[in-house]
Amino acid sequence: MTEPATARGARTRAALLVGARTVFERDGFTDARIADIASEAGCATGSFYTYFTSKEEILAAVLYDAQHDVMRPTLDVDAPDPFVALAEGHRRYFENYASNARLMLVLEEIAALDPTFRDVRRRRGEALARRTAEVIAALQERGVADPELDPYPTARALDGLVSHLAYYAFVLGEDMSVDELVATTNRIWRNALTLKSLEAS
Amino acid sequence: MTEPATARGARTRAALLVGARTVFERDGFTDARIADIASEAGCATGSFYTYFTSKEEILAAVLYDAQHDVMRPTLDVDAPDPFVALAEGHRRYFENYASNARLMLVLEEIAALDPTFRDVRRRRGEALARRTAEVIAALQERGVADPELDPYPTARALDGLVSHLAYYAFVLGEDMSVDELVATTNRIWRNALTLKSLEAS
Amino acid sequence: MTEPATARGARTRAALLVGARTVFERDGFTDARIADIASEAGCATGSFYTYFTSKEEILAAVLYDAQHDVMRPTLDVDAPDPFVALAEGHRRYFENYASNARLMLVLEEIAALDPTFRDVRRRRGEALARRTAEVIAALQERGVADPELDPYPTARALDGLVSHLAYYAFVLGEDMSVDELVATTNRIWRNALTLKSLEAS
Amino acid sequence: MTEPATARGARTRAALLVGARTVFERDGFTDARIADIASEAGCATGSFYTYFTSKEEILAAVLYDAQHDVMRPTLDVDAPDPFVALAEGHRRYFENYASNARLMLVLEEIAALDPTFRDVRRRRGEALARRTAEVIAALQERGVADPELDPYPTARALDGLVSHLAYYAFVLGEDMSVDELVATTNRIWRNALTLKSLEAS
DNA sequence: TATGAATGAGCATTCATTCAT
DNA sequence: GATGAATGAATGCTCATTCAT
Repeated sequence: MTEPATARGARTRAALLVGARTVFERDGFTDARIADIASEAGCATGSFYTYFTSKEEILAAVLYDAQHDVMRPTLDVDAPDPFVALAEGHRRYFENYASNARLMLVLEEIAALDPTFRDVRRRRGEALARRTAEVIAALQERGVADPELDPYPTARALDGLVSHLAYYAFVLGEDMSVDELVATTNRIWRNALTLKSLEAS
Repeated sequence: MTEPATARGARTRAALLVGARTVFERDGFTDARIADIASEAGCATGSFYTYFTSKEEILAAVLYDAQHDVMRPTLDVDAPDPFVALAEGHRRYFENYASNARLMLVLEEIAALDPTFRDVRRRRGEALARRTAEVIAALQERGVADPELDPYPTARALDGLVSHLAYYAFVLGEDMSVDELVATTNRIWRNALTLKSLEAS
Repeated sequence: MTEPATARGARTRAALLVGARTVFERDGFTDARIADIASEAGCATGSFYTYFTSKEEILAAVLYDAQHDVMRPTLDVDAPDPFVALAEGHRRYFENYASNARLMLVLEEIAALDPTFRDVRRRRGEALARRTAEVIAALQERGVADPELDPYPTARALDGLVSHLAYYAFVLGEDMSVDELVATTNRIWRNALTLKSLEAS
Repeated sequence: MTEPATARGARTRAALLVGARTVFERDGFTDARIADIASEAGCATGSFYTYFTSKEEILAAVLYDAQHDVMRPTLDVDAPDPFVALAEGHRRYFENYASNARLMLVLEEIAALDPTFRDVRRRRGEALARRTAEVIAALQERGVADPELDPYPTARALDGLVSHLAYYAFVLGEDMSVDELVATTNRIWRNALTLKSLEAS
């Protein structure tokens, strides 16, 4: 909505974002009340509407703030083992996910509730998969990856594997450490992508 | 809740289940109203409470009815290519998911909202992963699968891959056919699990 | 909205109408609160919405109930003095207006606020003027009324005169009795309509 | 409230008046918001209260500005046909009403809402009727008007006729031109007032 | 004076649940 | 069992008004 024009306004808006995060993490989206967010931020109910038009809007802002470093796959093309860089990316992702776990649950909720958020999610998934697909294609060009894999669907599947593990581990509370998650992911990505004859040699 | 004692009661209960499915698919869980479910079932609001205590309860019943054939991995141990049976399982899963897509979205929603449903989901995920892990172990024993893979975490990851693809395809509306999904899944499971030297030979 | 299906429902609906009239007369439209109407009717706030969708809707119903005998001009064609019947009609109108004065004020208010009500008012005004115009035309045919008068605009003007007097007398509280109002109205209608040469003769 | 002390203040106050008129014409009184008036005037919400204490007050000022030339009946005592001057007055009134139609609707609204405005209206109506009554009395004295008419109530009625026609024509949107309105009014005033035997002679 | 953020009372509306018939 | 009316707590949102800067 409107950006605050004064420093005081900026402070209030920031406080609302912090308060919203707290409340969303505690109560989820549906059960979060605007009044709670405002009171958590130390301001009156009405002030909420000075900066946001709806619960959806402030949630979008909260999620945006929390997801700056979500993006993942980078490939160090000249590295002897390209999977090392990928694994580092996955580690960062898992760690980030772990520290935003409650928020990730809220993201599930809003994605289930609101087609707009679902669209955002789909577009982000696509963007990520395209980047992952480029990595796969690069590996294929370098003769490292199985040339028969169709990069994009493969990317979709391998990305999904990662986020699903994160969901089970940190949202549902499966008992897996980040190390285990990274190891499992890495092993499967490596196996799934690598040209077999290569290692066999 | 109480099972209906009369045939008429059984009819009303059944009508409520059908109505609930319709309404949940149309409006989702949060936005579904008991009054709508009842009117969809052609009975009075009050009658709902004769058979169900809450929206959660009737949703559980609806989901239960819809998920009879969800379970997947069967291994034909003596088949020349064990992945054929796995692929068939995946196809069944995708097809089932496709025809229950709206309901799957409602499942996401309620899992995000309600810890009880989250627990059910976690237990189901574990049960499925245990079965998948057994398959992997069996393949390892037969010398088909990479012996270095830890069966359970691997199973978790590969299962997640499948359900994530289904979610993106049928809930978010990514443009992928069941054939593509099965092919992609099969290729990756095969690559990920297979002992490399085996094929290389 | 929905008509009540049971006798109890009919009772509640009727009580709401009575309560609404009381509240509208006391507070006007804008300042009337749904909660007050309900409590005046002796039922819970929510019950209001079982029978009406909005304040506008219940006001329309209240006004409809109050305006059954508003319609006016009847001409006794064969009477020696046709203005006697007209005067009787005006008397009824003024008396009715007097006993609904507060409600008439609310009608002004809602007509100013809501184009829909304004439309209703316009259509009613037209219908009334058409009937008055027929009376004027009949008088012209009988040679009683000035043939140069255009019946419809004249009807509009003379009708307006009546309702305006009523408004000033009963809403604004001008000090005029019904007798005076009728006398004034009658004298002016008579003068305005009558063919001069007639009486002059 | 306080008159502005500086030129800048005068400008702001003037802008608020213009903005208020715009907003009142667009939204009516109840739905007009102080914030909108201020923003329409290009100043901050708070500045409104430097010059006006309430919506009522600024509306009163807006109406005052708009109604300078509303007053009507002037009698050219020595004119051969005194109704010509009256008709000219009515024409001015209708033209003025037409160009302030939206504001006249707001006047209806506030008169319905606020007893103070109702009082003002009543007093203005009385003042006008007194002047009209003087005209009638003068005509009676000159032997032009029916001596049996009681000047004041007659004035009330004939004034009401005029304003009612204006309301129907310009607020409710009845299809009548100013010429028609003037002609109708003139004909009826003439008929209603004139001593019959006079014309008959 | 001007600003625009902050306030918070006030009200409409929804809907799960109960219960008399 | 079925009905559907009644309940009333819960909450989102508005907006006139104040006030610190």
